[in-house]
Amino acid sequence: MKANYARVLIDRSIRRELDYAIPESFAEKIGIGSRVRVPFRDKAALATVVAVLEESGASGIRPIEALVGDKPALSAKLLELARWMAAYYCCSIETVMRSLLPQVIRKAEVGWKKQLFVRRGRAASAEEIEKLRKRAPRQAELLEAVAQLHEPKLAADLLRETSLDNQTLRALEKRGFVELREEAVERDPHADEQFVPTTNLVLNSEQATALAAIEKALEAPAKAKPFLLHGVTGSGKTEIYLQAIRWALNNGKTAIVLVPEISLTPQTVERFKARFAEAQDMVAVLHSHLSEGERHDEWHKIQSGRARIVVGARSAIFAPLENLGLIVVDEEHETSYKQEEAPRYHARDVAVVRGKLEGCVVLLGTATPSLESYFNATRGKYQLLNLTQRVDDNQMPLIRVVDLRQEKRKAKSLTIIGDKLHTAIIARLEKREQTILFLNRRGFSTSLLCSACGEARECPNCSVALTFHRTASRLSCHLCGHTAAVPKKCPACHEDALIYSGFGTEKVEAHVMHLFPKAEVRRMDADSMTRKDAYRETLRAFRAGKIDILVGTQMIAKGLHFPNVTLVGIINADLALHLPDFRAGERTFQLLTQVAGRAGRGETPGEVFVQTFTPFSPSIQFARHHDFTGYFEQELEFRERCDFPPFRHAVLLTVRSAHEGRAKFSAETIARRLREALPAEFILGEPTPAPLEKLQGQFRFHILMRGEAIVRLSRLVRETLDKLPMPEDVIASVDVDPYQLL
DNA sequence: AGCACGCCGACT
DNA sequence: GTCGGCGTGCTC
Repeated sequence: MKANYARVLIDRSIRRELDYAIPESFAEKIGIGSRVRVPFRDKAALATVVAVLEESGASGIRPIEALVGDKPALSAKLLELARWMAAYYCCSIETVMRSLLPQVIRKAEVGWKKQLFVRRGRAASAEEIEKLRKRAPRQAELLEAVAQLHEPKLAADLLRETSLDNQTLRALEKRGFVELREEAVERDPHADEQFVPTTNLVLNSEQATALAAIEKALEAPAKAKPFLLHGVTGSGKTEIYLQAIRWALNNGKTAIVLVPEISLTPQTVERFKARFAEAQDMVAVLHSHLSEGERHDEWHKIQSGRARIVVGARSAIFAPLENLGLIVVDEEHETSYKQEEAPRYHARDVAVVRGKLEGCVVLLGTATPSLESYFNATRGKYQLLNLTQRVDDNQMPLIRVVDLRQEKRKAKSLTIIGDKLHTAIIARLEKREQTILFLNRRGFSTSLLCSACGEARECPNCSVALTFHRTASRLSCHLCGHTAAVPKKCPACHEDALIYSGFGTEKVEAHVMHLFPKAEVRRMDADSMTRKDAYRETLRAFRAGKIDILVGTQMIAKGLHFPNVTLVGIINADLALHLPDFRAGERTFQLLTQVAGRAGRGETPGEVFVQTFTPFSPSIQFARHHDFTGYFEQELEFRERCDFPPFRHAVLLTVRSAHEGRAKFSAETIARRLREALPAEFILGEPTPAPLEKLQGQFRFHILMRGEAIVRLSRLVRETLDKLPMPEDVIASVDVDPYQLL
């Protein structure tokens, strides 16, 4: 076949593929996945080649202007994955491409050798420096680093070394203190740090059995099912990943490791880099905190074949590795694998599909499998591997449930730390062991009520109460970020009768400091961790034993490994349980198990206190006995009875508008059309106001659909929406396999 | 996504 | 008679 024409996908969303003529000059180099510049209307546009043709039926064909990069940016398999995603997740392929090719790669026209360099700008006067120190300390810090430069330096390196961000740099540029310039660069291979190589750890028998099964699959990946590695907290899953990756590498294959964004800490990365330290560029890292330059570098390191292992968050599943042998999804139950904007994909599910397309082994690991994965394992779609023992024979923590109803009767006021937890903390302080207190809610008081008229201070943009933050001394909305001053009198009835109710981490911290004045208490949540290195710094202090009690939110629930933590207190286990969401129970179970898993990772066994008003709820009781199977069985029964996932897929259609009436009307119209379009095998719900009816100033209505043949349902929904144009101020979005039903 | 084409109300 | 409203349709 002669490569005369290329069918391309323009980066803009034009919902059509167009044909262009391939000029002789680069006919040899063009192929599926190549990036090209094409004339589009009166301008040039960037596009991706999706097919090479001998003939084209189109009229008015124009030639491709230029080839961007000398190697296709994407393999045929990744393109196939993109097509599957568009069909499954009910979105255009262009939308998928936006996630598949990083922004830097899409816009980079030619020069992947061009890098941003920093050099000194005009000298800052002493006055200016003083002013900067006061008003913009981060800029001052960066300026100090820049002042020491004698020659231009790579911006990405400078920012990495100072742990500062691009914004800060740009601000300095605006003030003229630094000059930024794109320059061609020869990468310095010694710029990266050196890692001390580590070797395989000895596996216990369960680990060895699991690894043997994985290695067997790696030998014959074509017929291997994805693995679900269910290992209790502290059972040594990461070591299995490392050894499986080593196997893949030794056999000329490559590997992707997905981790939740939150656990993509330097420690995690270091563990992989150290194990595979034999070559400088062996491990590439992709996550959202990379600067554009860094992301660009890492991506090309992968595309050029230098990097053979990719460790990254969600979008790393699209890493352009060739000869893929293994995909690991760590903490597969994590909700952060689900992208909450289009394309609304779930990286774990995309991983399974990519594994199938590439013919490679997929390994899903977790201490608390998602119901979907567990279900797939019981149905034989995944192969289950169990690790029931902690490494070094560490004991699972002892979980005690504290009935807050009784505590409340004893003490007249609201209980934050019950008697039993109080006693346990004292014991830890005496033994110089550490305590983690977990509460899934930021702020000081959760609402500011008027005792005269009963009004709570609500967010003007969202249908939630504002939270009082004492440090900032303001009310704030956790959904849209709106903040307001604290009123002295009730704005509704003008009575001086405002009372604070409910509590968050800020109040827990204050309360604990009051109870244990001699203890070193630190809080770790989104409010106290605004500085970029605060997180790392706090963890370092905690590890060094400089903190006795760590109070925190979700942030401290994930993957932290501190041997000296022997007590975990869950201040209120009910918070996640009563959300109007069918996954509330599952989330609670996972959260309790994960948080409890932070205790007793050293030689001393851990103890966990779970404070709750509903001590007999299944999520709490099963978590207490570390009874995963029991929990899954009863939860599955509930899901089956209600036709919920994993028995049926859910598709959530959200219609939103700043205008309540128009949102409602559009939702009703869409629902009517869907009723006509969907066959009886699909369950179609009524349009209802979303549980969070108003969010960021928009009124939202939901239509929930359920069914098994998701690709068919997606297509029908897409067709229905396409035939029904929305008014400009109304937006309809579709979420397949949604995680957030709020 | 943009941008042009085209068909109906308030101005010179 | 003209300017301009934004509904509809096309882009190789």
